[in-house]
Amino acid sequence: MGKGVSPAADTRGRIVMAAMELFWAKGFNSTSIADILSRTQLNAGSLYHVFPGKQDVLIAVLEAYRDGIEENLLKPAWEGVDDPIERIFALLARYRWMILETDCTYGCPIGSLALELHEADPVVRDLLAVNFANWAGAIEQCLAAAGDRLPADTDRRALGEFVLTVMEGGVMQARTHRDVGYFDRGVDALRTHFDMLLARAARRPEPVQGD
Amino acid sequence: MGKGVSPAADTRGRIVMAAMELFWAKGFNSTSIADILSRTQLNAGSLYHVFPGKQDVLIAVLEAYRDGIEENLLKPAWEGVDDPIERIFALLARYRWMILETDCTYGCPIGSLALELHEADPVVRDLLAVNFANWAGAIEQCLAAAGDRLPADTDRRALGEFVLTVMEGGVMQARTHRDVGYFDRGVDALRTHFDMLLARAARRPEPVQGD
DNA sequence: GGACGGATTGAACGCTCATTCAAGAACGAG
DNA sequence: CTCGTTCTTGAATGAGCGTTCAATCCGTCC
Repeated sequence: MGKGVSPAADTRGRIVMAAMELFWAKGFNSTSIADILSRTQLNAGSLYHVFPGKQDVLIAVLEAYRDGIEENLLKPAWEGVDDPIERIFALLARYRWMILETDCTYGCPIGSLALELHEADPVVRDLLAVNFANWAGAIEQCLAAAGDRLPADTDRRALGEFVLTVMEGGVMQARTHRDVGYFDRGVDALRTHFDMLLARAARRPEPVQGD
Repeated sequence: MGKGVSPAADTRGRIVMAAMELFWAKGFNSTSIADILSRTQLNAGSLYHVFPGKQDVLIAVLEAYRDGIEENLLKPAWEGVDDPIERIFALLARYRWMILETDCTYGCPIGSLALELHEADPVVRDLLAVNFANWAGAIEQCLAAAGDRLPADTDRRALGEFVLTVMEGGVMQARTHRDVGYFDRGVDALRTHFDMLLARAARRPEPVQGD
């Protein structure tokens, strides 16, 4: 055993990691196979030995995002944050950090790909949708954990999607204007939204039967 | 006089119109010059007689969006709608209609281009930013017209940007899932947001001095 | 009618890209 | 060592792209 990875599996991993970074930085269409090869120090044949074509690299990348959301995104963002509502904003803060770290060129990798690949084939589109759904689902779980701090009639699934909507829209504007302020103001508005919801729930606590 | 357009101006107009549709439907990079030529029934030389290169076609398209927002977007959307808050939702309804009309493949043309053109040159980026700013500015004017129906401390500029954020994020999710529901639920959440703001303002009308 | 310049034609060019493949290296099993 | 399989090499291929340009057309004014 030891490092019991077949050479092909290692090659595959290196390609996926390089492609993740490149697709994120340059987009799918603007990333050439040659880009991936030069970054991984591989030759065309090795890549095509592992993947049938470029699109299959994309699929592997989207699967990696799907399978790594817990470990690579949520866990680090929620380190030391226990309050479920604050976890939502901690996740958004992590995106803010990424925007700053990349001089406002950051875009959510999934969001960028989703808009770039208009006529994507069904496999790709499903993977994009699953990634979105998992993200919104993570928020939904936070909202569920918030219990009756939210109004009882709150659609937690829809509110989770709304958080994703605000994140994607904010990232998009921040990047276009090259100014985090646009992201910040979106998050502020979302905070106001939550404050108003929490205040409403506090005002009329649990609508008991016969309220 | 009569149809006093020089041939070049006519050619230019046809190219811009065709490019508008193609960039919207296929994106900038995926639209070839040949696509534009076949749709306009022109030859390469005619296009390059009017435009130095492909990027200049993009610039002309973005200028057309910028100059036509009032006539082509706001005026039709606001036909017969006078209430400033309802105008906001009338505009969103128009986007919903476009989503449906295109079987959920619609993406806001500006938003799509903004995400596709990561490393756009400054001229292009500025035009994208101006288009966003004008859109948000139109909403801001609605909010200003709403006067004290909104809480006095409401940042109307930021709220205008927030509406744009929700629109773009909603369009993106609706398209990825091929389901308008995602857009609708975002608009619903925004409606809730406005309802809560309006209710708050109604509860404490104008915070008079010494409140 | 003649001449001039704006406008058009469409083949050709050079480049990048995804993909292929024959040849060979590496490695484990017997 | 030897066979067989897996994996790698890297040049070649062919399609598609944005762009160029010499030749040609055509409307206008003298």
